[in-house]
Amino acid sequence: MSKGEATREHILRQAADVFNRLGYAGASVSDLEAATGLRTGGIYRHFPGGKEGLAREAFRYTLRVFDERFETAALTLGDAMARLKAVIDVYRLHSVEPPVAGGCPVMNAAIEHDAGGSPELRRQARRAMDHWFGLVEAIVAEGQARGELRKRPAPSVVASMVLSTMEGAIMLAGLYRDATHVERAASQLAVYLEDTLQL
Amino acid sequence: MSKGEATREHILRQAADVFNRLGYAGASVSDLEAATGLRTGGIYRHFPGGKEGLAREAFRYTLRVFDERFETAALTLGDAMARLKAVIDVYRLHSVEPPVAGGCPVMNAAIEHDAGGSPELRRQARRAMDHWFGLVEAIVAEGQARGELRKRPAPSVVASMVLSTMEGAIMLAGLYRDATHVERAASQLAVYLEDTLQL
Amino acid sequence: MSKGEATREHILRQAADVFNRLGYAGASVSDLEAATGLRTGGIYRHFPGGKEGLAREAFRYTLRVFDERFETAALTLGDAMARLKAVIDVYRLHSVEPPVAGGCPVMNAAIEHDAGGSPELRRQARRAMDHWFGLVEAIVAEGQARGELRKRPAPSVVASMVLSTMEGAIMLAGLYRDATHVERAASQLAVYLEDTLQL
Amino acid sequence: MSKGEATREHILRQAADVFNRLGYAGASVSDLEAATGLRTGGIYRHFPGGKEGLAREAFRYTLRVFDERFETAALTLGDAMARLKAVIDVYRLHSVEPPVAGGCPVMNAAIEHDAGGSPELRRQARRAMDHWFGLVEAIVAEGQARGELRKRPAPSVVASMVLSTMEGAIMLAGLYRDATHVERAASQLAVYLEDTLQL
DNA sequence: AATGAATGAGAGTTCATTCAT
DNA sequence: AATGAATGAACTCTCATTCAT
Repeated sequence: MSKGEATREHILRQAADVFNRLGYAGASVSDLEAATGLRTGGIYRHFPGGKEGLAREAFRYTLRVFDERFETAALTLGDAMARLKAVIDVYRLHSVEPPVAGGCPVMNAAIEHDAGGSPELRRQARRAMDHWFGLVEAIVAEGQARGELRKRPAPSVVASMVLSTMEGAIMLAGLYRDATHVERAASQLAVYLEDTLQL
Repeated sequence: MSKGEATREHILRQAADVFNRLGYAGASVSDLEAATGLRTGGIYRHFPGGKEGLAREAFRYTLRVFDERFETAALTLGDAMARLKAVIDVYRLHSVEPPVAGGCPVMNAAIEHDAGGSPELRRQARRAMDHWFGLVEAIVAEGQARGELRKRPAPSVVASMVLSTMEGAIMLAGLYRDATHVERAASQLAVYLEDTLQL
Repeated sequence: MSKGEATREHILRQAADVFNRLGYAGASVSDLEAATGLRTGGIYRHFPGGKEGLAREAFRYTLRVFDERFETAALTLGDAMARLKAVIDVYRLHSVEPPVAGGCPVMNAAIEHDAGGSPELRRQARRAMDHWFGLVEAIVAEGQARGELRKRPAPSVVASMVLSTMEGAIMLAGLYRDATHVERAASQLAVYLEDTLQL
Repeated sequence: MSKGEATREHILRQAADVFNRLGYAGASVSDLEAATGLRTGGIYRHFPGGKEGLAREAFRYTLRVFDERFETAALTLGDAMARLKAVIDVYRLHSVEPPVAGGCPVMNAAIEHDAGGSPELRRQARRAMDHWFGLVEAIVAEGQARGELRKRPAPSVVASMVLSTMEGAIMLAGLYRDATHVERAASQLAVYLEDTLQL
């Protein structure tokens, strides 16, 4: 990796952190300067798209980390129920060992770019959530197809429930700076899944 | 109501909307000018505390509306289960007839003021969530005391579950601009409550 | 005096004080509101010329008070030397019992309206100083004509010296909030006058 | 000197002039833009302390120039009387060749920051005057110790007299835009010093 | 006679961005 | 490859003034 590439990577990593903590609008270019140890000129050389372009790439970078965790969970050995619980555990893990500080990037983007903000980042957030949604749906559908789970409710319904609950729990944990909410939601969500989907 | 009071009320209402849609930092004073039809001077006359002061009052105003809906639900006639479902219905109603556009103000504040932002607004958001949390806990505790509900899980655990799920659902609905997620979460949450708490 | 006239007088008196303390630019209309107990509308009714017009009249008002003290001194019984000392005493009195707080209005105006500021106020300040200058010159000229004082130096030279010294002393007293400087200057100026003009 | 240092120096010089002419409150940032040929951003880059910080440095800069003149005078060859006259000459020179336009910076600050204004600038002004005062006192004290001057009056009294007279004269010269007043005050002050202190 | 309501201009400041070096 | 210098637009806020009541 050349020096330039290394610097680019460095900027990206720091920016991912800064943007997820402070938000796209909340993070100033001088925050990025402070975090990277570079001056604006240096940053712009590697990211000609400016703050917006860097934010896009940094967001993608952040999502990649989250995606990996989700995918690993979705590919866990075991039956569908075990894999659903592994997905829940991704959120539990997030609340104690977040790969990037500042909460769930998708939720952050969903909130920040709801009305104002960058449509592109909104789109990216949606795509990421689509992906996670698809993973959960697939686990349920597969479980149902294999006869491991009851046929009802529909996979999409379960996915909505799982992601809603855990995303909301992450938010509450952030608001109160107290991971207990995630633990409670995780345990009750497991109860729900067992009561509802277990044969 | 004097003209001044009417104007103040008008500003407050518009500001509540603008701040909830664009966020505290995202909303500029000129957004407020556009929304109110007043010039800065006119706004500052009624809110000498400036943007920060206005945001505080607007936030309080918004929360009042939400609080009323929650309290009405919590005081619904019927047993504990009926009242829990009424609370869920507050979220369902919100997703189709939001009293203020821009999603749940508490979640918005929780996200925006997580790292940066105004500590005061963060505090207000926490207080509001405390209140809602307390309402749900009280319904469960009362239901358990009256023998309408099973003794387990603890009221606080149920409250975490209910609020996490519905808050998360509101976020998803906002992200996808699709209230379906709220409907799904609401229905599954009802299933959960019945399976878990119904005697 | 009608109510209107009384109010006008009241505004003028308060404004004279406020302007002399805070300066023309430094005094805001809300300072005037606070001092007068009136709202802008009330002030503008009596002074359609606005802040500038009011400042002009207030300045004139202030100068009238100072003029009276100087004129009384200049008309003191006794010979020329006694009357010169009476003029000096006007400054000494000013430093302990200022008729208007905030230092010498002419010096204030001279400083504030040197480059920026109102040309009109500058003109008024000059006129006032002309007047005081004339009074001192007249005393000296008369004393010389009557044979009470030496023929040299010329009256205008003495006037420059007297006014320079005492104005400067007032400034130093203000800077240090210590009237000692006025006392010292007054005593040494008296020494100068006796050494120079006494036959 | 790097380009940045040169620009900083340039800003400082222009700001010293602008502030001394228009006063701290009277000078707007756009006056500084006009004087420096830079836009606000450029100015703030070199003076992060903003208007206040720049004013402080500019004031210090101005005072340095004045201090140098005074110190040179105080160190003039010759006896005490010659050195006192050299101090007076500083004022005479100022009235015809001011190093910074707009009159004596200390007097300006004393007037402007008497009631409102910046306490820090007031403090700086006092310190500068302390310095000048000390110089005059020292000359007199030394002259008296060496037997070049009469023992009376006390050095501090002479210093008050000298500085009062010359500061006042500068003010009158500014008010009338006529240096004659300074010449007159200077000549009469010399007369006073000779009559009073010469053995 | 005086207030309450509102405006428009301008204040000081920050920030994303560009470009010469 | 990166910095230092500078810009222009936008920001929040204050102030003198006007006018309907």
